[in-house]
Amino acid sequence: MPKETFLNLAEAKRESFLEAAFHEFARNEYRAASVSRIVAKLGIAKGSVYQYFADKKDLYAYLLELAATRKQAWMVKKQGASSATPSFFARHRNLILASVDFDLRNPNYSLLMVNAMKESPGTEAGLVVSSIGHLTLDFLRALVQEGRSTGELRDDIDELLVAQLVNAASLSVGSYMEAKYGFSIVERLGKAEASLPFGDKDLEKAVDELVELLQHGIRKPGR
Amino acid sequence: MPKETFLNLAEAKRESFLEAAFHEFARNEYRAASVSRIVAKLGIAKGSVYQYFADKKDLYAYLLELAATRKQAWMVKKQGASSATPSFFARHRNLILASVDFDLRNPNYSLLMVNAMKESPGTEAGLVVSSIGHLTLDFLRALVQEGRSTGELRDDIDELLVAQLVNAASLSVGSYMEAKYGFSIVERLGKAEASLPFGDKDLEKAVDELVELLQHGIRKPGR
Amino acid sequence: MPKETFLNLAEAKRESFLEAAFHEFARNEYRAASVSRIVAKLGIAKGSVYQYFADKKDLYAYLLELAATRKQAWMVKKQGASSATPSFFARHRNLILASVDFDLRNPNYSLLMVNAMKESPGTEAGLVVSSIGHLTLDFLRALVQEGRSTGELRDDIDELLVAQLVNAASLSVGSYMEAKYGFSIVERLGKAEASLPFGDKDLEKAVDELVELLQHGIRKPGR
Amino acid sequence: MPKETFLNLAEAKRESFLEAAFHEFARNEYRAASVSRIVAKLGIAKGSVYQYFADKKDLYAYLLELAATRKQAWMVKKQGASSATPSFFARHRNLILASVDFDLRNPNYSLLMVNAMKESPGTEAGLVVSSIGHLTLDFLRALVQEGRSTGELRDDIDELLVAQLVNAASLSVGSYMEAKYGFSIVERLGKAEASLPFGDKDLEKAVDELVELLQHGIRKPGR
DNA sequence: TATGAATGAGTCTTCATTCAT
DNA sequence: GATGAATGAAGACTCATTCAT
Repeated sequence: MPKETFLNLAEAKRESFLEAAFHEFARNEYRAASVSRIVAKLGIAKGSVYQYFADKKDLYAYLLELAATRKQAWMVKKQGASSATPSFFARHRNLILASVDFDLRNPNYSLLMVNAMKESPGTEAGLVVSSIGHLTLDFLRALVQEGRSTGELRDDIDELLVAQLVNAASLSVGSYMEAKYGFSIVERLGKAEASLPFGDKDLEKAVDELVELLQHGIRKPGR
Repeated sequence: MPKETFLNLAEAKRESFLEAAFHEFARNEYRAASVSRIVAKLGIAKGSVYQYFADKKDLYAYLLELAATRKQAWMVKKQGASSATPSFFARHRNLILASVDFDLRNPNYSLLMVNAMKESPGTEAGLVVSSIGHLTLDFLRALVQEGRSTGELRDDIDELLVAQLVNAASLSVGSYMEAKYGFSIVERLGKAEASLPFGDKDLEKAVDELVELLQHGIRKPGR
Repeated sequence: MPKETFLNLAEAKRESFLEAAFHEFARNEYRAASVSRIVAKLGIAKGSVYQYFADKKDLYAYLLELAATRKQAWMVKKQGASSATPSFFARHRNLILASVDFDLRNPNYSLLMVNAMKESPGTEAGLVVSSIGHLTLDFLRALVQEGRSTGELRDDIDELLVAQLVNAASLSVGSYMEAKYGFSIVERLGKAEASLPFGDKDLEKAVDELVELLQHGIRKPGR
Repeated sequence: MPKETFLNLAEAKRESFLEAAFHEFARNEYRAASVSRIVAKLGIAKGSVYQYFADKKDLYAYLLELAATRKQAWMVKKQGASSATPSFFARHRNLILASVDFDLRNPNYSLLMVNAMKESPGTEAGLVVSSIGHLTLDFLRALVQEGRSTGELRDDIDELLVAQLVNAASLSVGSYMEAKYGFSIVERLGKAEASLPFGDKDLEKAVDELVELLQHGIRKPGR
């Protein structure tokens, strides 16, 4: 929903604007985020923002949409890599992996969305977010339905509940890695591209274990 | 940390003050919450707030503490009801049940804490919160350790990951009920004591199913 | 101008109140001085102040009057000591000495008055002060007149100007001692009765030199 | 230290802003001076002040600097007029004259500085001022040193004390003129450019007499 | 198209003063 | 005579938004 003015901007300028905006909204929730700080950082006039976007909310909505779009693109690309349609669990594993990977690599985007989720529904910002909110869940729900129809997933439990659990599980990987390797995504924001304190293999292992837990449960077998 | 002045207040007045304050901080995160709105709603002088509390942060901290304390008291009471120390899963079920039950019955408290968890670390409000943050997870971790030592839980997966999953699962019940019964906890805030669109039995059923999923996994058995 | 209530107070209570009040007004000019801080320090109710005095201004005026009275009493006592009526210069020397001595020994009082002198005329506080303002000058003027009539002082220069100079000279001794001995009266306030970094003899010497300068001028003789 | 915004302002607007600000800070010491009053008088928005200056302190510091700079420029100009380097006393006379003249003609500036000197050290405003504080005295001290080395000034008295006396003497001219001609600098502030109740000659005469007193003392000669 | 000064509602906070108990 | 909760005006400051240039 940016104005034409913004889309006509030279790409370099447009991108540097977006970068500064993401920076601001990733670190501060909607109310606390400051348009003034964005323009100060960029050294442009305050009025410009309002020639690019209708208002703060409009800018915020665009950033959210952009983050979502870019993440989706990344997911599709990663998914495409895993050619044939494997089992539900294999696909789910890859989904989680791709998602967490993206978030860890793009803290500006993921923190923006985390902040977004927090926006109290009903507030200006919350309204913008709520639509995006159910997208993921709907997608997972469809995936679960498919898993059921192929007989991979148990069908004695409400499918919605399964989807919620699967969703919650995915979201917990990030905090798990933070806790396990003792770092903070938020704090990494300030630093210039500090590398993650673990390798790809470590992340894969965590995801595999999580999928294993989801598959077979946390109860010790044989009891 | 309220001042004497507040504690000396007539109970009715004190409670109505707290109610208004909870109302405000449940709907708005720290920065967005407005002291002015609280006093306007109560019809008292702005100065009064500062005779009760040192400042906005002080008030916020007190509300957090109060919500935590009251929830804890509720949990203890519910736990006490389930006499002997049963299996890990039974205890976990009861925990989730009590917790979700409290949150649904006291949206003011639970939303305050949800908002609190969101406070960006490093901000004024975030500092107040951070201490409370890891309490739940630490508690669950201890519970998981115990479950392992009694042989109920599998011990081939990182205990921290198990705790994270268990935690994430608990948190998902609320949204599950919202989605399933098509209502919104936040929106119920405004209304005077609207009853929940489901009975105790429904909630218990959901929790039981969730625990079942956690125990045995989502995979269809016999495959 | 305190109310009866204050005068009826037990002496100990009355004095401790005054001490706290002096403390506050010596360190802060009228506007910045805080009634709240006084009562907080004393641990009494805020309302009490308004049963002792009509308002802040009334309290302030009383403190000023008290400080002036007490200084005057001290001056009289010191003057009385120097029995017979000596020369103008001897008397002037003793006046300065007694005055500076009092100020250095009673920073609470003298700083109150210094603060008072600063109050912009026309303001609430300024009005209270202005009357006191001319007292000293009038006194000096009379002294100068006497010195002239006895033939001690030159009478070719406007008597008012002489009085002004004499007054200005007296006032400069304090800052001179501060600069020379590298200390600050204001800062001494906080410390518990720290002794002055110079002896009585040093102060007398300074005053003697000043009087000598006033008498014979700063020009090198014989030129 | 004003922001660009202020410097870019149309001169008329900038000057009227400064006038209002000087007006306010000349009549009220830092704490009592009110930004709100300034904008009310100017009929501009409160926010504007904060687009011109970082905060109240910043504005205050700028006013101080401006007053000091303008006075200094005036002094230099006046000093330049008195060609060759004459005797200490001639130079001192001219200094006093220029200084008092400036102060009487620019009460807004001089009262601001008088107010500034009063700021309690240690307070926000005091810190801003303290640096400027000793400048005059240091300057006079150097002057005195020079007078001694040329043999004009007596060297049997502490040079610092002489400087203090000289300083105190200069400062007393203003009040002398006020008392003698029965007017009040402060009260002239309100009125539009009211002329002084005495001529240049009168002022010169007063200064000359003062210098004479300083030179030869107040004692009647031949006794 | 870009600018950036102007706006003014809104923020938290302080404080002297009042008055019912 | 003492209390201390209530008051509300006033303070400095922030910020998204507008609009003339």
